[in-house]
Amino acid sequence: MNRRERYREQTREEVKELALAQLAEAGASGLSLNAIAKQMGLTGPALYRYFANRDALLTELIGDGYDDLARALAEAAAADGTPEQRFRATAAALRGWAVGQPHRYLLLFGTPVPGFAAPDRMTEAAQRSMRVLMELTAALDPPGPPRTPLDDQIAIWRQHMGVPAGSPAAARLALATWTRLHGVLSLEVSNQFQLTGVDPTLIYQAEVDALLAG
Amino acid sequence: MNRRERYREQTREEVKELALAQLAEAGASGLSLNAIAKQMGLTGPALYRYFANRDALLTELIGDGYDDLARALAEAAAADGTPEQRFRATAAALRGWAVGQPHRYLLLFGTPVPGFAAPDRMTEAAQRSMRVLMELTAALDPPGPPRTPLDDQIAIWRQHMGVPAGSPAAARLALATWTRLHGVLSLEVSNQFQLTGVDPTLIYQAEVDALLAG
DNA sequence: TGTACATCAGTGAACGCGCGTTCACTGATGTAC
DNA sequence: TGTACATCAGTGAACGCGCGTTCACTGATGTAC
Repeated sequence: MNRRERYREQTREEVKELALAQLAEAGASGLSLNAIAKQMGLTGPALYRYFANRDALLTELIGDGYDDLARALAEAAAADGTPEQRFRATAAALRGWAVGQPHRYLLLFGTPVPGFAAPDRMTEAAQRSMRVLMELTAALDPPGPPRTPLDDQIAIWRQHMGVPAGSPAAARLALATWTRLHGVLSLEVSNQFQLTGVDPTLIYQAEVDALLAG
Repeated sequence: MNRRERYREQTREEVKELALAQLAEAGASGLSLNAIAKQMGLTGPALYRYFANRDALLTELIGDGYDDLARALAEAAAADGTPEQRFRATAAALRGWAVGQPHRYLLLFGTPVPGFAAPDRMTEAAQRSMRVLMELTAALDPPGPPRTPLDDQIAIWRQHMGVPAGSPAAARLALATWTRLHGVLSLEVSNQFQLTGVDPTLIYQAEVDALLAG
């Protein structure tokens, strides 16, 4: 690894950091290569040595986001403890990730950036998080109500993702976990609870409890 | 009402319609007065007769959205039937509204428009929808588990909103209804289910059932 | 260790674009007598 | 019903802005002998 190559990596990282900061302030539409360059003490065209164009930078930010989230979830899920404890820890990790960097969560799961189709690499990265949830709920082994049409579809999807074990009930629970926790987080991160005076932590906790209670 | 005044109203409506169409295509950041004017066969500055500026137009779109959604929910909730039937009808109305005009749903509940604080008129309009849910769950009169800290906060909020009746359990159910259904809708409207092959209708239905099952 | 050449980082000028918004002005619509 | 004046809609020119992106060029860093 050259000095040049190290420098190059460092610069790319700095660009991404500033890009995320910009995202936090002005949303995905406020992402400006020129503005980032100015903040770094460079001129605009210089950044084209590091990213092909604005879209490439945005794509990389999103990809990094999925990777980082999946990593955080997998880490929490892999900790010691009963399945329930690991489930709770993973739910907490999800909230921590989302609330700690709301703009990033919104970049992945908020309003889609117009004219921006996710390439395969991303859908793969997104599924990695889902797989963590599926393995967790399989470990919980929830009681199984009768099979529904929804279960059939979920089963196909699960097979497609290559998740090994787990009952239909477990898969259903994983899906509910995702949609319910996202429901709370999405509203929290968009400040929709602010004027209600209700603490999002408690709402989130209540949903986690409800999921485990079946 | 003059011919002039009628014309004025018509023009304002046409501007708003085109603005919504533009929102659907390019997101909130793609809203351009000049582009709208061009589509109407006018020059840019002409629109300043109808809206003070771009922000004023956006504000009005959001306000209209809250109004329209609250109207749709209230209408469904006011239909004949048992409380459960009315609850189901209202949930269906919510989904119909969201899925029928995703950009509008995202405008209200998606990534917040940066630098855009909701004025009082809007928070009031937003609460109207929540009040409909609260009255519905009060009618359902769900069984009440022991009181939690969350219930205390919800109670304060409910009082603040001026919702008359309902147990803590009912209020809790209303909140869960909102966050869970939003969770599914938010993901559906952002096309996050697309590559799973799972039908969002069934997921939504399962959540409605779960809410009613307590 | 030194020299010759290739590679890469960054600059500055330039292009074309669309945006929001203001302003003085023309022509049409409404109102008062 | 007709005339005089006020109000309003829309135009076209203009301002300043920041954006993404290209291109030819300079100077520094690396590589091969």
